[in-house]
Amino acid sequence: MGTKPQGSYAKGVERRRDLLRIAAEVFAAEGFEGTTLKLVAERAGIKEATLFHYFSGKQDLLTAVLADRDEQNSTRHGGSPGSLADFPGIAEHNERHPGLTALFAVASATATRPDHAAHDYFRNRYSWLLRTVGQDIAEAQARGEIRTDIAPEDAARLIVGVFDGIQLQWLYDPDVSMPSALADILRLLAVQA
Amino acid sequence: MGTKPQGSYAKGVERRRDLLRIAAEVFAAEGFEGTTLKLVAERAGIKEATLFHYFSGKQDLLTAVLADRDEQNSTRHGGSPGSLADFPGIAEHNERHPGLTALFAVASATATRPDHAAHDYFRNRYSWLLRTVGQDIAEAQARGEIRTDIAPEDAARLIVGVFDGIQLQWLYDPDVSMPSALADILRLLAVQA
DNA sequence: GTCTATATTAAGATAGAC
DNA sequence: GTCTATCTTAATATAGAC
Repeated sequence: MGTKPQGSYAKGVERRRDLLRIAAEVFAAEGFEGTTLKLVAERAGIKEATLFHYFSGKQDLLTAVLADRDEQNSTRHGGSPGSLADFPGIAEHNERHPGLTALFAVASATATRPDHAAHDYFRNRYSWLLRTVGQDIAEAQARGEIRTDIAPEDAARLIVGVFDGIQLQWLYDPDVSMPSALADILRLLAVQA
Repeated sequence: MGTKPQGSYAKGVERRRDLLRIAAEVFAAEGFEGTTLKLVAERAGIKEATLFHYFSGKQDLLTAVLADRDEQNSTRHGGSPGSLADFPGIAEHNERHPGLTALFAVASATATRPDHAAHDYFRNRYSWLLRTVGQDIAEAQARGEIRTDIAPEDAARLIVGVFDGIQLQWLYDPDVSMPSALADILRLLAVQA
């Protein structure tokens, strides 16, 4: 299962990067279901069969695109992603990329089925994200900045939940401000003056 | 567009009800993409073409199933659904129906595309839900039960966001308690003793 | 009982996945 | 190129109104 073993020739590495970028654009514009591998191959100037050399199928390509974007988002911010302080910035970034944001939203919901290619990816992602945010919360509690009448892991679930839930509302109504909603939940969690 | 005009013969009305129930079961078990209309028709003991007499297509069938379940959820509770007090009960109910919950989660994300058959359905649903919850919040604020340092409509967005976001986390990890998370966000919103 | 609306089906066109 | 799923067309059977 998963991405095929990576060749080491420079041309192959570059082509793979190209394919990830192009696939991300096409998925973002047409949606996952609306995309055909033929179209991705055409845009990349290769045959469909060549695509199958790099990715074992459509779902595998999707998973690779998601992981790649995640990694880019991480390195764009200092290097400690998922840190609580980065959330508003990530939300702002997402507002500027509606296609990719929708892709993530759809993928994270469809991949809840255990047989989906990206299932493990998202499960690990949530596990790591909740742990990281939970640690941030615990530290902020120790500093007396965040209320202690809620467990750190429960607060982390709320914050991540608001992030995903508001994103959905924003996709239906772009007037919604995702950074504001994140600021709201953080304010509710803050120790009262 | 949308569901075909409803016939008036008793047989047709009953068959349509049957189809909605069976389609809900199959969608919940196999997922929307994993379901074939042939299978739904077989389970109902009719030919595929007959299905098209009642629903104009697969997406239309999905929309009808979602709306029908929504209506049933509404009538199951006294009659004022979407009321804040019903949320924990609805969350508990959803925990007992993972397949349908996943169906809703996937559909609400995929229908963010304006050309999706269920787009208007979900947009209206969120609009109505946020308005209803917002009114509940405003009333609770007037009674001095909920903090007034957040606007009612913003608080409503947070609550609905937590509902959807936690649902996603629960689909990846059934140990998550959706009612607890709802209780947590309501506690953060409550006026401190 | 006849007539119209509705329900059902057979056969096949189209399109997308692999 | 082959196969499978969605959807059309057009013709037949049945339900219910008068």
